[in-house]
Amino acid sequence: MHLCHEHEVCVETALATADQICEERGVRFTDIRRRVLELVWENHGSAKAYDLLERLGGEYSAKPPTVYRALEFLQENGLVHKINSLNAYVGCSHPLQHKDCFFLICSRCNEVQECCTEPVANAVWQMAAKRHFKPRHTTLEIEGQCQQCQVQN
Amino acid sequence: MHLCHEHEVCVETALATADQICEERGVRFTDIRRRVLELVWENHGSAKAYDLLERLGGEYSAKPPTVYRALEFLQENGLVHKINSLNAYVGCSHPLQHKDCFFLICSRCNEVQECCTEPVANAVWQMAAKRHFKPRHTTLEIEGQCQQCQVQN
DNA sequence: TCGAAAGGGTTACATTATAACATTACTTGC
DNA sequence: GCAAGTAATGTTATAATGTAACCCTTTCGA
Repeated sequence: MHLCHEHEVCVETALATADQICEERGVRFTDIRRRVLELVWENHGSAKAYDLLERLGGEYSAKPPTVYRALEFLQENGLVHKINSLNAYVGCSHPLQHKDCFFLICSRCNEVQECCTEPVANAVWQMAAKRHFKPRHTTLEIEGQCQQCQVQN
Repeated sequence: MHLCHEHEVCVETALATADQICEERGVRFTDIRRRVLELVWENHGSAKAYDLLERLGGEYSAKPPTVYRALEFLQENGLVHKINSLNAYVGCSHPLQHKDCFFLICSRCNEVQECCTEPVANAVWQMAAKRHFKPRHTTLEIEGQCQQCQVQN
């Protein structure tokens, strides 16, 4: 995982945005939910549910449902995404700003970049339309190697 | 799941193609592998590993590794794909003819269509290139409703 | 025909996720 | 403020998915 300038800023921003979104939506951003989101954001990789559970330690007498419920809430409110190909979760880097987004997953450093570029979404929509298929949700996960890792190899 | 004209033809074709591919590649298309592929092809939906296991019944004294090994072999040789968002497997409808393919998954009838249109793959590659990301494998799964199901609703 | 390599049987276990029900905490209308 | 309803969490148990490891059998090539 490559360093960002000051990762605390990422975390703080994510939490602040989450606060705001939950307030707007009239949903409760409880301590557990906040803490899980914070843990998900500990770095720019993806986090496994049971790792989060372990990192929660004794806090909140956490057990699997504790974590899965928090993750479910965070997903419903667009604050985290599940990476199906990894069974893992990442913080959403620009909540509310997109419908279809996708992920560049570096298998060397584990960093996950979230992208929402139009052309890809458009190509998908057009292809689906051609087959008269009505898309509801798109999962697009691209595994490979990020720029820095290619250099460092 | 919508009927195809004569589904036995699909199955026979898939098995015959698999025979041929395995022969060309010098890999062994054993009874178990063939039987698992046949079960995967029982319809045009996706099949869960433990369902396959159950459908194998007593045959081959099947246990989880039996099925997972067969599925691994079939995936390696491009004969089935895993649908990550469902933890399930589908037969590949045109083995060897593609690198990047993707799936239209109807959540009403469970049918999975496999697609390999250029424009989507291109859009993905361009987007990745822009970020200097080197893709190795792409997972694209589109959940929604197929044409027939939209009509029938 | 022998030895290496691939395939498969078997057991056990690891990982991921959820059901179901009890309890606590919030919130809303009075 | 308080009762009643709803949302959130605690807790236990278990379901669903997937793999490690070890050993035996089959196949294939020298």
